[in-house]
Amino acid sequence: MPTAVPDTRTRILDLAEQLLLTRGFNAFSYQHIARELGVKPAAIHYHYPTKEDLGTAIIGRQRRRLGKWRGLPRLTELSPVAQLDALLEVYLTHLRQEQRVCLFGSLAADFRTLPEPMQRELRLFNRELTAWLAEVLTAGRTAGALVFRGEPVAKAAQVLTTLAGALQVARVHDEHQFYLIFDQLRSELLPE
Amino acid sequence: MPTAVPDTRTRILDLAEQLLLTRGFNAFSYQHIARELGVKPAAIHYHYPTKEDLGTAIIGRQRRRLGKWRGLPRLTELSPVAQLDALLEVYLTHLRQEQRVCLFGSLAADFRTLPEPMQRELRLFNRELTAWLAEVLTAGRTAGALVFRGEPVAKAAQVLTTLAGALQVARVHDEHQFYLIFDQLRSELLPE
DNA sequence: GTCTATAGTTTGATAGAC
DNA sequence: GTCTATCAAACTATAGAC
Repeated sequence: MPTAVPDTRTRILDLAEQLLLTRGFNAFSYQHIARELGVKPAAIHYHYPTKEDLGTAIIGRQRRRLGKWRGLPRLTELSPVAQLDALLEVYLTHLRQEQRVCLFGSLAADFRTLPEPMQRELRLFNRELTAWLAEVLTAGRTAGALVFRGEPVAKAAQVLTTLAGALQVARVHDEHQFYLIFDQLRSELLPE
Repeated sequence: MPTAVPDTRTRILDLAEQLLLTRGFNAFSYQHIARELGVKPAAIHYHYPTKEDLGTAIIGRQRRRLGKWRGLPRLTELSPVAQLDALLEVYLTHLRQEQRVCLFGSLAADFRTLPEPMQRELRLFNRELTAWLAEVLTAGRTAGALVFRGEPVAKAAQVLTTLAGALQVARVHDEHQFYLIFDQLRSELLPE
């Protein structure tokens, strides 16, 4: 593991991620990043040779983040409801940051135009996230703290899909529409 | 009302809509349409001067379709549950047509890069659809045929969001994932 | 090791041919 | 009225300067 990541590499990745989540993969270019960094577009290619490399790196980093996050004692020690709320907090944070959608919601519509490595990485990311949520839902239902019908995996997929969609709705309309869906979702999971 | 729409105009609109729903707005070009029609890209500009015009026309047509559909006696005479199923059938049709997402799900991620007329038209489309579904849900709950918590408008927004998201999930993973979410959603709306 | 000059495509759009 | 030749700008990417 490198002790000191070259700062420019990380700055590029941060900017690219921001652009991806606010504009979409096919609507940002190396020029956008270069201008912000005060550098020529070609300079970006030194750090990330192709846009495919850049896109794959963004998803890969989020996958690694998710992997670490899942394992944090500060998270795993929480009750299932609190773990669910920790997840919901992530989506609220996205909403507050210039109406970002989530990674999945940003890439799904353009999916068929994405390079294959990006497709593969996104599938893995979503699968891992769904699996984690399914575990939380299972534990929550067993403890009587969460209520829902059917299989935990199906419910997990539904919840994540709704959250991704809710961020998209917020972008098209406004925050209020997001909270409407968000509160509806949460209230249905908690016992009356 | 024109009795005979010039065929080329409609063919262009059909192709553009297909491309929009399968690739996304920023990932299709006049060249895609022109090649399919056996004509030069510039020819498209005669019928739709700018891409903004073309995009707005696609959404406008779907709005008009929705307006007519809502008013069809064959639909309005149905029970609320049957009306809901008629809506769900639309999403199933999208799924079967080369993994198309719905109009909203296609444009939401790219929303901030869209010309304003397209943004306005999409907001109207989504508002009208949500209002209609809210009415159906209200009638269904009154009749005891549908069950859900909270306000019908909130539930309507949640349902549409989930459906839009489910089509995106199908694209990233497969049909099975769509049906998982779809069945979960439907079963939660029907009395046990 | 890091960046710039530059190339080769593709884009959306205009002017003008038929 | 319909389409083509052509353009200017933006795109991703390579080769080479410092």
